[in-house]
Parts: sequence; C-alpha cells; structure tokens
Amino acid sequence: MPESTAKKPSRIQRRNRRVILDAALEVFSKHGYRGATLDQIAAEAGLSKPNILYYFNGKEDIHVTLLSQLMETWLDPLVELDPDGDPRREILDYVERKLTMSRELPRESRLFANEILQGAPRIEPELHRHLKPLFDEKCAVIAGWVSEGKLPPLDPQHLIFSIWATTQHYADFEAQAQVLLEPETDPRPRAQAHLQAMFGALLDLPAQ
Amino acid sequence: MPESTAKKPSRIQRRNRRVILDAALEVFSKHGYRGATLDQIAAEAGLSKPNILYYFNGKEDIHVTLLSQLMETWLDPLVELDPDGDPRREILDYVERKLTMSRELPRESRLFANEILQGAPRIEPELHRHLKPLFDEKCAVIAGWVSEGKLPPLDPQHLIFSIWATTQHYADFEAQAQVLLEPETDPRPRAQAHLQAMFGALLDLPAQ
DNA sequence: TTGTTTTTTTACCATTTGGTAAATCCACGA
DNA sequence: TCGTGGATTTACCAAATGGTAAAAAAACAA
Repeated sequence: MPESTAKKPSRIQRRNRRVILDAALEVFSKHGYRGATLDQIAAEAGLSKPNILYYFNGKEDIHVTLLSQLMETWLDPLVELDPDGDPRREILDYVERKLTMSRELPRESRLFANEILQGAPRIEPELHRHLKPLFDEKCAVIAGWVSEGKLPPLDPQHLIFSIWATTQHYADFEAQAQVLLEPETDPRPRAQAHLQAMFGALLDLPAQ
Repeated sequence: MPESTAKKPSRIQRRNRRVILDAALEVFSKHGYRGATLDQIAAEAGLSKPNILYYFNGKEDIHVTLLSQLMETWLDPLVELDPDGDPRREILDYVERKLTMSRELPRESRLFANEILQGAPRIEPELHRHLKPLFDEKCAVIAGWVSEGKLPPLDPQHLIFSIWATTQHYADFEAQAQVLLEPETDPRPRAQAHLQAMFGALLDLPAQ
C-alpha cells in the first residue's frame, strides 16, 4: 500500500508515480478535469487502469497531487522577484520569465487555467496556503517601491494580474491565436516586444 | 419537428429554446462542455431531459447554438471601434467596454474561455468566419493610425490580445481574485483605473 | 365539440466511466 | 532456489449519462 503511512517508496513506485503524473498532466491540461478519463491517462502512461489506481487513491487524488506538485514551479518566477533589485528591471524580467514559462510549460498553464475557471474547487486550499502569502509579499515589495518614489504610482495587485493575464494568454488561448495569427509560428517573440513596451511604458510614467 | 426545414417557430418553441439556452449558458460556463450534463441543464431550465432533446438535436447542438448565438454579442465592443474616431479615445473606450462586459456577462466570458482552452473544437469554424475578419479589419485600422503617426509604433495584434487578456481575466479567473483580493468586492473599479493607466501609457509613448 | 398537430412525460437502453476484488506475476533478499 | 511481499492483470460492477420510443397530454384549428 504505497498510499498508507509513508514508508520509503521503491524505485518502481517513484518511476510509475512520475509517469502517471506526466500522463495526467497531458490529459488533464487538454480536456479539463471532467473531460479527462482514467482510461486516457492509463493509455498515455502505458499502464492499466487498475494499476494506476494502485498508485493513487482515485482520479481526484491524481489531480490534486499534480496541482500541488506543480504549484511551486508555477510560482517560481514570482519568487525570484528581488526586493533589492532595480524595480523596473525586476518587473520587466518577471514579465519575460512568465512569458518564457507560457512557452515552455503550456500544459501547466492550461491545467491551472482549467482549474481556476471551474472555480478552483480542488486547489483553493493550496491557493490560500501558497499563492496568497507570496502574492501579498510581492505586492508589498512593489508598493514599497512606489512609496519610495522608485516607481510611478500604480496598483501592485492589478499590475500582477495584468502580467499573469497577458503572458498566460499565449498558452491558454493558443487555439485562438492559431486562428488569428500565422499558424506554425510562435507569436511570443513579438509578444515579448509588445509586453516589454507596454509594461515599460507603465513603469516609466512620471510620478504623479 | 422544430429541427427540420425551418417552419415558423411557435411561441412555445421560441420561449423554450430561449429558456434552454439560458440554462445551458449557466451550466456550461460553470462546468465546461464535458462537465455539464443534460440533467443539470434540464433541472436549471425546469424541463425534462427528453423535452430538451425535443428542441435540440443533442448536447453538442445546444453548445454550438449557444456559442454561435453569443458570438455577435461578444464581438460587439470591437465592432464599435470607430476608424474615424480619435485613436487614443477609441482604444481606451474599447478597453472600458470589454471590462464592463466581463462584469455584466461573466458567464459568456467563461463559456468562450472554456471552449478555447479545450482547443476550440466546436467553435473553430465560427472563429474563422466571424472573429478573424473582424480582427484583421480592426488591426488594419490600428496599423493605419500608427502609420499616420496618430499612435506610437505598436503591434496591433498583440495590443488587442493584451486587451482581451487583461479584461476577460476578471471574469475567467474570478475564483483566483476572490482568494487574493477582498472577497465580496468587485475589483473592477480599481482594475479600470489600472488598465486605463497602463494602456494610456502605451498609447502616449513618443513616436519612435 | 372534434380531429389534428404540437408538446410533454414515462419508461427505457447502451455506453462510458470511476472504481474494486481477487488471482497472478515478478523482483529480490535470505 | 525458494519464499514473500510488492506490482500487475483479469474480470468485473454500479452509477452516471446521452439518447430514444412511444404513449399521454395539451394546444389549437375547424
């Protein structure tokens, strides 16, 4: 019973749990929680369905484990925002890291987007536990920069929302961009230029 | 057979189709296509399941009808962008209309977000037929303003993406905002100020 | 009222899907 | 080599779900 009181997991257990979670990421991010089936995950993982249920307590367990495990990766770019760095540089670099992440981890982006869209029923506790404190901390950092006159007066919370929205857009709404832009071409180089110009302009605003 | 060669639909037919589509909007926007069930829609509409299937050919028919019918409403704010207006005013007003729409029609926003996130399997033809031409047209308008020197050099396509992303964010990711901001409080007044400042700064950039 | 058409309900059905029990297989240490 | 516990498969099941057939009811035209 790998799920009971944590003994040390065997090599096989670690490998298969990883294989399953990777397959689940693929399937959940493509079809959403309800749209994904254990059979699809099993096929993607190359394992049988009962075998998957040997490693996890059920569909929801897989989903929650996946979200929890990816939360850290997902928040990493924001963690790196340095209170002691140059404010303008720090924020523009954060935009760039987020955009890079939307290119390199689009499945993770869509996984979170799906979960939030449904009202975050399974990840809400994690949001309170990990996202909220980090968000508050970094908002305070930015607010500090503003009050020190190192940045023009701006709304830290909504600035961060704008960064999330604009960068994740390229992963979450990729299907739309495929229709509207040249397909087969990554729009992110031009997106990068645009976003740097846009947030740069906001940060360069003269103090009120 | 209301579905066959279009006779004039009766009063009952018009009413019930409207009731069903409204119920479907509620359910689909909350749970996504796969997450929604005909039973839920029937309960929400106050009709029996077979009765619903009397008015529509199936679950997918309801979904496609809903998306098609809402497409016009959804694109309306962009249609209103006037080539003969003041460029800066036109774009900032468009931002405001989109933000207002995300407050007044959040279900519609989430319905589209869900569909696009899944790869737009059922709405792709509509995107090509309605969204693409409008998008190209308005991009050309903005590009014209730029080349006339009425706007600083900017990327029309990605500008529009940024407007979509930032405004719809408040409907699509409402669950996240609920965790991070004061619940029970509409963040949009402050969002409005932030977005006007941000896009205003971009549009006020000196010509290169 | 009566006959006809439209609308609604009742009673189902086949498939899908998350999940389980139990038998079997297999890796590995003694 | 053999035994034991972990890993995997086989064969299922119950509930949910999209959908249908046909009877009953309601609406409506004459």
